[in-house]
Amino acid sequence: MTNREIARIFSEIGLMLEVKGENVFKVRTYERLADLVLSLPEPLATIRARGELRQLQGVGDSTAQKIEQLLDSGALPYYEGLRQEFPPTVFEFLKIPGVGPKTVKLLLEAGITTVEQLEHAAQAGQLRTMRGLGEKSEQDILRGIGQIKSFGQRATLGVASDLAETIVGHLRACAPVEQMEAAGSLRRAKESVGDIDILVTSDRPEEVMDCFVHMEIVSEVIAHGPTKSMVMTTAGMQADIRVVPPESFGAALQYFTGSKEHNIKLRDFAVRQKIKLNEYGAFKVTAKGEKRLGGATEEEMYAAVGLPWMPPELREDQGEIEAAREGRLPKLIELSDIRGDLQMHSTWSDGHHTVEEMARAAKALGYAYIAVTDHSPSQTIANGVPVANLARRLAEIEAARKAAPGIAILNGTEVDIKRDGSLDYPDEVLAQFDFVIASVHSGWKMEEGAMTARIIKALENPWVDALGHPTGRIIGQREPYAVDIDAVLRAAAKHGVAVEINAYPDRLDLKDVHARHAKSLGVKLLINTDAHAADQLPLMRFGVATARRGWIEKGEVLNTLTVRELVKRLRRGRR
DNA sequence: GCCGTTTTCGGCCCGACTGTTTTCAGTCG
Repeated sequence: MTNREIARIFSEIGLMLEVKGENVFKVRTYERLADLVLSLPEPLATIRARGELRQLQGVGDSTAQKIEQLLDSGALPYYEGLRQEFPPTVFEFLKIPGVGPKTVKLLLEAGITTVEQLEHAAQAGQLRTMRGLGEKSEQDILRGIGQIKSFGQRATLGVASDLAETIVGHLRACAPVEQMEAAGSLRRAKESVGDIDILVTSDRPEEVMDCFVHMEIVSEVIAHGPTKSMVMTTAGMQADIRVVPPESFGAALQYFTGSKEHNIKLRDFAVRQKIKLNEYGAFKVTAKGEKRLGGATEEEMYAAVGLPWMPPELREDQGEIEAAREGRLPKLIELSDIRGDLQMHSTWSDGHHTVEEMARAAKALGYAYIAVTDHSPSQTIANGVPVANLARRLAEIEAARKAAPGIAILNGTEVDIKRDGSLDYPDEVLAQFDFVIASVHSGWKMEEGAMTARIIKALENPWVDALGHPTGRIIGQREPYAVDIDAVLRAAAKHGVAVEINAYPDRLDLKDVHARHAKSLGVKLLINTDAHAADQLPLMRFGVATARRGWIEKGEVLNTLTVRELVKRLRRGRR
């Protein structure tokens, strides 16, 4: 059973217990357990085999036993017992905005068990007869159902980022804003973002609100108050804005950046010091009352509880508060540390721009080098380069080196890993490149053992310098292929192969927790855009953000090196 | 159900907003 399946079961247990009206802390235990399992870099079965299940923060005797049952039999009587008590649609009810566990309980008791029935009952005005629900609740529920039908999806980091930039640009142009920042999961650079949260300071909040709700991209105004407004955008994402006083900007930014789990742990840590943290500031609680400690900046908030400021990407309750206490927060990699991009495509395969155009665009970003990594021949759909064309391609690269001086252009390839683990160019051809990154582009549905063996075999080839987009996922569209990522990373460490964090925002592959696991195994990383056009080169920032979420430091990423150092550190450079 | 710089028992983050209410419950972030 996969971690994802186990996490879903615990999450559903939490939801069902909540509807039942169980102790909220028991509910939270299961919710947190589900989050924990999702964030693990390796299968629970592996952890269990090492006998370390109980050492996971939040796993006790009861839940450890349930995990073992699931791993052994794939079934959990406790879970199945709960499922008997509810119609299968209970989870769909809870997805409706404005509908929580209490309302679900009420609905079920009234015999409403499907979303269709709920919709009909609301339209017929039958809900208002129930105690606790009124006419407004009916409208809210109908709107919530409509919202789920039309949108309901989280956006990729790239889409959310563009939308936030549009909003911020618009506000700067039409409203008297002073400080302004997008908070929430976007600021933490999560791979998917549910809504946009903008925080602003201004001495004329009403004008900011007016400007916000009248943006062209607004499709519906959900709320329009003096200091807080909410809109639905034409992109299908909700955007919220709040104006806060300058002395509370840091407090609000910290608060609305989250994550929820980070804030819970931080406040718990504060309470132990008799300090209260909220979105207005940090306060020392004494017998005489409260004394304000700060709140204008995030630094003041963390300093109030004796901690250093920490980057938003770390705020996931993955050990960052403990690390901060002990003074061992990582010094995270920055975008400005990146000196080159080692995966991109030119017109020789499926890219839109020539080698020279890509080189000039990269140079404009301040890079010292690039590798142009066109596809290998079996990628016919992507116009992979046959061996016969490689000499002419090399000639063009050499011409580009002369035409675009000041940036090193490595002659690279993104070679296909075939189903049997062999590579799509023979070794003597691979030897002629300056840089080889190997990737899987076919046979997604292979069984896990075979896929793992396939990739590891490719890593054993002495001409492979790096592994590209290691799990093949496309966020929200294609699941990662079944692969034992831990075994792959160990093989990469053994053979000295670098592993890519693909920065393309629909991929972000390795993902954050896998990057962190790679770091723990001593694997060297590359952050590459996989650009198919010059204007995609700036997507690098999403790869860097993902690396930061994985606690990655500059020294662990090879494309922070100078070209001279890089060439020595690549696998072929060490031969 | 978990956990321990108060604790093996008694806690478990904090506040705003909304709607349905006569003082609060439910939901959300």
